[in-house]
Amino acid sequence: MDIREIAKRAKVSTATVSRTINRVPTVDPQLAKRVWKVVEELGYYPNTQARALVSGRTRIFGLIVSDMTNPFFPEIVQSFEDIAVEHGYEILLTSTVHDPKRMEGSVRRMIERRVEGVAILTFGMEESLLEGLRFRKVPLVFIDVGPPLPHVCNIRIDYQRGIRQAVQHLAALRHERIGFIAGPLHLPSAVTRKAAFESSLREIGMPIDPDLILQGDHTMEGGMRAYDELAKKSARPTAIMCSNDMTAIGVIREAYERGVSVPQELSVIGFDDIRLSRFFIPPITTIQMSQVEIARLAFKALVTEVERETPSSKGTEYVLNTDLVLRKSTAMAPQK
Amino acid sequence: MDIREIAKRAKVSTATVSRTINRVPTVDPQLAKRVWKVVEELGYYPNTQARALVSGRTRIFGLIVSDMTNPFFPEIVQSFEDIAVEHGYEILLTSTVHDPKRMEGSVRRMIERRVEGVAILTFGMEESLLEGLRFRKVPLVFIDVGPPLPHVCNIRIDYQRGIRQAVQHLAALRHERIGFIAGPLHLPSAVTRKAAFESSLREIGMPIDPDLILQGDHTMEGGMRAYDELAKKSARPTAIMCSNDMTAIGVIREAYERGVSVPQELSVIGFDDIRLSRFFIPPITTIQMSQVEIARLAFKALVTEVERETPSSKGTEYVLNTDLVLRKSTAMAPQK
DNA sequence: CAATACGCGGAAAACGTTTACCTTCGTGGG
DNA sequence: CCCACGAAGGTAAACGTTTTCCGCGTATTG
Repeated sequence: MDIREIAKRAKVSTATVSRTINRVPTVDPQLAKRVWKVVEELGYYPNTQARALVSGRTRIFGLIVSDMTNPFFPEIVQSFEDIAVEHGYEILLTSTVHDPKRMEGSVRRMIERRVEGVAILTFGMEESLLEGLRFRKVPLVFIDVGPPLPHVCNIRIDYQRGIRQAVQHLAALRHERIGFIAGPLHLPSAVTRKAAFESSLREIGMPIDPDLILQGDHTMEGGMRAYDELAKKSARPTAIMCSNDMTAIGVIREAYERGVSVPQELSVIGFDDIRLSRFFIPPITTIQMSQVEIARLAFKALVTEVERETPSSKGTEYVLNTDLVLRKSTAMAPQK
Repeated sequence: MDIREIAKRAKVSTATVSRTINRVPTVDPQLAKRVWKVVEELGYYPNTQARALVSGRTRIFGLIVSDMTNPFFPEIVQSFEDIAVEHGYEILLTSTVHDPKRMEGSVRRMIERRVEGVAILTFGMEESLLEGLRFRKVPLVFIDVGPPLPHVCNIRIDYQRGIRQAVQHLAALRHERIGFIAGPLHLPSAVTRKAAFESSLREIGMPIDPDLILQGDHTMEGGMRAYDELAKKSARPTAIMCSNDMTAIGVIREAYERGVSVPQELSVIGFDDIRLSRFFIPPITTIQMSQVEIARLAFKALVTEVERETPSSKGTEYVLNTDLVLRKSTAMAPQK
């Protein structure tokens, strides 16, 4: 069942059917009605492949995330999908699971399907792998780590703001030994978060103790290992900030295992504000970075870039705020 | 840059280029080499739309889930994606968020993109919406609720097995008042789980107290509400089984809120074995239903159906086991 | 040595749309 | 009253592949 079948039955040309379906205003309402009737009757759905082939527009955006099973991402994906569907776009989702091999496959598939833009939501990325996309002038949007290149947009995240709030919150609660569990330091965003932590300490005149700064890997297991490490030290921290919520969950989990109660004996702050952090025990004080907002910005960036007729020389820069949200995993530092 | 460009530069016909790329064995190795060289040099990637158009095979499977932000699903999606990619398929992911409107949109988009099969991983579904797919003879695979129709496969889940184990586990721990928080009872799978619970009680001669059987909605909030309800009763249960892990998390969360400690004062058992249940506090005893296995079965069902040359009259039935996995959220019933 | 068979590569049709261009018809102005 | 112009629908080319059908050349067999 194709457009010709419709044309025949409605006694018009395929051109008219096409125009009707695409709501070209010049087609006579009478005719249009006749066409629509046949379309409904036969349950005709246009073939997207054929459409894309001739029009050159696939209406597909690629979405690359690092790990679907990290709850941070599904929330973004969901929002992105919502917006995309609303605008008549489809999404091609791939997850890299931190594997360059898979990453390469992702990119290849995106190119083969002729996506019109790609949002790279993984924090950090083998840049060379994107050559193929850049070469074909596919608009890209990065979260946080976009190199300043044409057709490449960037959503910059103001980590400093939320992290400063968190540090000051802890300081106000009389914490003097604050630990920090960073993300994998080959990720630029992890580096930035760590730097923001250090500069926030400095700002209020607190010493930076390198012994209390560890590297995690943005997973629960990483958080558990890191706390294990910190607990062994002679001078334990009374508060720990984490580079993401999963790490914080791991820390709390390990503390529980060791009989250290949160927040009475240990304050913990996460980062991301995934939904779960509201429901964990105890509910986790964390730094919010709105997933809905990220999705919205990413989509907007791509659409803007796609619809721009005069090719821009530089990608646009977007900014996203972060804010501390207080829950139950922080409290006054224990008395010495 | 298209296949003709390659043909010209390699001084062969487009047919030969096509054959080379598709690894048709009859093409001379010498020629093939020449073609590949040009392909590499120019970074040529075949256009999937054109391919699909002429070959009639899109190599896309649709995946309909109810809610990406329920951690149960991303794990399935991830596995499904892995397998799909491995077999050269792409996946078109949509989530219905329990909204018939969105569901309808999903189906429409699947048909327009000409997916070769659809896995419906939402527990329960407006059957009428699938007419369009069935009409076009698109193979479908359901989890647990597939109607016995041609081209429709079904992954039946043996709830009974895991639930019986769980009930017997609780009985052995001397629990006499066991609560059950069901899923939304308009979902067939929720009904089945509840029925399995009841028949397991009956099997060991325990009374079924309708007062202890509540309806949740497979979310944390639902679990919290349900526990709130149960806690008000004069004769509280000493153990609660939940229709999924998120509900169990809600229950534990609410118990914590009320100062009821799990598992000392209350045993809780979940269902699904999402990754998180291993890391919650306390780690949750739950009934495992392997997400990897679900994904694998679903994919296998679709591929089998697609590749079958003689159209089958009936869809195949697959079976998935469930098993209790013991963690820390269950313990001996408190002394009266 | 001739005739048949077979392997391999090329020409061209086909897939289902969109769209540039053309035709036709009606209308308004000179 | 005739001509020109605009609106609206039709014809056909084009999109980038795969695949069928054919022809050519070489090898094999009688």
